[in-house]
Amino acid sequence: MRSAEFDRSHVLEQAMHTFMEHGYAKASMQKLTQATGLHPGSIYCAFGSKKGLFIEAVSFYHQQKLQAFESLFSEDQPVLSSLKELLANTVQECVQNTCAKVCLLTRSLNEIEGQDPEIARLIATNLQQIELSLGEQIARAQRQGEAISDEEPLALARFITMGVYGMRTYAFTNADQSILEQMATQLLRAIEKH
Amino acid sequence: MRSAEFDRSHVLEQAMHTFMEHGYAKASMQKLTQATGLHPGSIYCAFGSKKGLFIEAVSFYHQQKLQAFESLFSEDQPVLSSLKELLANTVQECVQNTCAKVCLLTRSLNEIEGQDPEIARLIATNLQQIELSLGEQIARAQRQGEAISDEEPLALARFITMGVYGMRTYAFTNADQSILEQMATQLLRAIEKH
DNA sequence: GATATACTTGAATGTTCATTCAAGTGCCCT
DNA sequence: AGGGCACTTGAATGAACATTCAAGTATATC
Repeated sequence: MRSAEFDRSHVLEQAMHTFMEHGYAKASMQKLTQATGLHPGSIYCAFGSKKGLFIEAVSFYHQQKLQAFESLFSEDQPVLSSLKELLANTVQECVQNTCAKVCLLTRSLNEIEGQDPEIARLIATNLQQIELSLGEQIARAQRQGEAISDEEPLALARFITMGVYGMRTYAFTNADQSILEQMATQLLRAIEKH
Repeated sequence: MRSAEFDRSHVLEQAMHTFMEHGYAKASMQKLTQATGLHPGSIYCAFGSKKGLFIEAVSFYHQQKLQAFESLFSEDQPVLSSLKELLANTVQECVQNTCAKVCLLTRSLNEIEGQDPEIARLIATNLQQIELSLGEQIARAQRQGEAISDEEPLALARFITMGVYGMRTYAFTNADQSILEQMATQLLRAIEKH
């Protein structure tokens, strides 16, 4: 036996960046080999295909985001504070001038539409998982008597989720921080109790 | 002299559908020649390049949407009714199982990010124009004493715009009509007076 | 240290792509 | 009626693409 010479996480990190920067179609194998330092043969050995690498990169991204989400919504803090922070972080990402401004999931979902149902389903599932987690947090906020609307928690979670998707696309037309912050405020106000 | 044998509008309509169905990158010249009935030479003669055809198709789409917008917001109807109708129409588009479910502008903006600033700027300008028109209508609603928030009209317009972008991406994860309708209701409620 | 077993290498493959262009065709103006 | 011009045609072009594979190389085991 002989173990692989590359660090899989590191390779996925670089591939993820390449897909975020160029999108799926325009991230050529040449760019991917340059970014990861792997030769084509190694990528095909380790991931099967460009699509296989993409799927793993998407999952990698998803895991990162999910982890960030869960560490943000810790038990000993009001849910609404965490949610505010989540939106503030999203705004910060959107105004960056790096590939960090794009959400690999939403961007790829837009790109892939009508092309590859398998990838589309995977991304949709990933996004729904975060939406579901948010729903649980909102339910907790209601139980804890925070100043939040008493609508169905999942409906509120969907609304916030939709808002985040909208902000990300909106930021492509106008990446103005104060405008995005205002949107975040409007979104929060919409789910507050009144 | 000799006039072109094809109808430019018809060609743009078909090209538009092709780009909506496959996206910019995956709409190959072969697909475009089949859809438009034009030969490559004719396309290059009439539009210069695939990019040129895309830019005109995007403008064509934009004009259609702008026209639909302006005929929806007629003077003799409350703005809030028209807005409700606009959102209902958006929901209807999103739940279709044809290429009509995608907005060529927002989808392409997502796809093109980081690839072609010229196209990105064009699309952003188009989207901002609709946002601006919406702002004018919201200002009119306020003047006419409709039950709408007294925040800055442009801020309200941005919020609705963001909501529509968000719904379109959300629909890719879950094209459930009742869920999208609920989102539309939530969006409207957020800009109502209370 | 020898051998087997994987992993690595990167040039080669065949396909698909956007684009070009020279030949062909029909229309308009005189 | 006929000459000239612009549009049409579609095969040809070369670049870029994802993918493959045979040769090379390092490591683990004995």
